[in-house]
Amino acid sequence: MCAHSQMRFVFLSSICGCSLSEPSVRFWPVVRKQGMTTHFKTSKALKVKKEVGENATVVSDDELVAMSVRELNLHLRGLTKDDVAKLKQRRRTLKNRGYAASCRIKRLTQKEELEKQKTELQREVDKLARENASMKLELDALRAKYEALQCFARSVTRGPLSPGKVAATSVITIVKSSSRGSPSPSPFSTLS
Amino acid sequence: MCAHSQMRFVFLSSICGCSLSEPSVRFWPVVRKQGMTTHFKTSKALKVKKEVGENATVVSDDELVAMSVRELNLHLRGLTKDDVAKLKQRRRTLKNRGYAASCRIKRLTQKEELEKQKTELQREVDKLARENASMKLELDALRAKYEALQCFARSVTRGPLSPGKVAATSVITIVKSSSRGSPSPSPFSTLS
DNA sequence: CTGATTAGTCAGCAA
DNA sequence: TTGCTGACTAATCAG
Repeated sequence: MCAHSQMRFVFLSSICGCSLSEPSVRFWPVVRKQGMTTHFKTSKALKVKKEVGENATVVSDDELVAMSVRELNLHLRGLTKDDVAKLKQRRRTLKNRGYAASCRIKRLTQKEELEKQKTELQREVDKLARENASMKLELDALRAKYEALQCFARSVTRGPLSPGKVAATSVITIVKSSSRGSPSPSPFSTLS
Repeated sequence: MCAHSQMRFVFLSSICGCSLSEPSVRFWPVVRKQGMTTHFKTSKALKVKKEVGENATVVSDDELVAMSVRELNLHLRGLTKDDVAKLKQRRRTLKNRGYAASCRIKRLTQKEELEKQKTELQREVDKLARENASMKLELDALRAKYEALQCFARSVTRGPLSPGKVAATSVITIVKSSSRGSPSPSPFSTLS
């Protein structure tokens, strides 16, 4: 939407205004080769009525592109078939200039969009990777605790049994708890 | 790298070969307006020696762009200052044509590159998210098992202990694991 | 016809 | 001088 609303300098080239008014000072500081009688951006520009019926109106580029087809036809009154064609061509060319501009802007926008999405994804990857790592640590820690507790449970449970050769791990647990809140689950659940 | 190595049709425009030989049939099927006496891609093209010393050589576009400056100078023997300038300009223009093409290719390539990286990152995000989810499940399961075991251990342990009125539940586990790995760095950890 | 897109041309910058 | 890129034109295509 919108686009090609760039302010441009306005040149009134031929009296008839049918020849293309020199791309001249385009976007910004770009200056073309030919010297030119600088009329600066007269946004609401001058119209010059011709004396009788040969040429009619001089229209600025900005006006010309903005003009509807019906408006354009009004300005076509009493022009040579040739001039009509030329004016229409000028209009088309000016329009094209705008299309080209929006095309470039679009291209740029899409590229920036892609880059934004990329960094966004990268951020997400980092976040997930961090979560992942910390969870991995948590998991390992919990596993260790679980194993320790399991050993303890075993040693307590089989109390009378095998006094001999409990190898490595010993666990001392001091429980200081009340009764409440205890879900009192099945005293034994899947061990190992 | 490389770039502008597109096969192009070759036209021999003026005898002098100084005027630009009509962008004409460019890349592929793009045909311009003017009818033309089609000389097809004569990759190694014809040279035409001029009779005396006015014009010298006709060079194809492909040759002209490929030519080194020194080679070019050879072809400049006995040409008008004006023709020399024109020929050089033609060369420059042809070069520019190539530059423009590589510029476009580069733009396209970079865009594709960005898109590739994007899908790559997306893939990674998905993978990490999956890992994350499964680890979360594992963690929850382990936690449940751990708590169950803990309850069990408590019930076994506190047999003789006071069933009285201690408010909160606290468990202190002291693990003294010998030997390897020591997965539990903190000798004691507080549980809920 | 309108709008978008492509290849070619040119200006101007940078190396 | 060479290579690159922005802006512009003309051609062409889709709607």
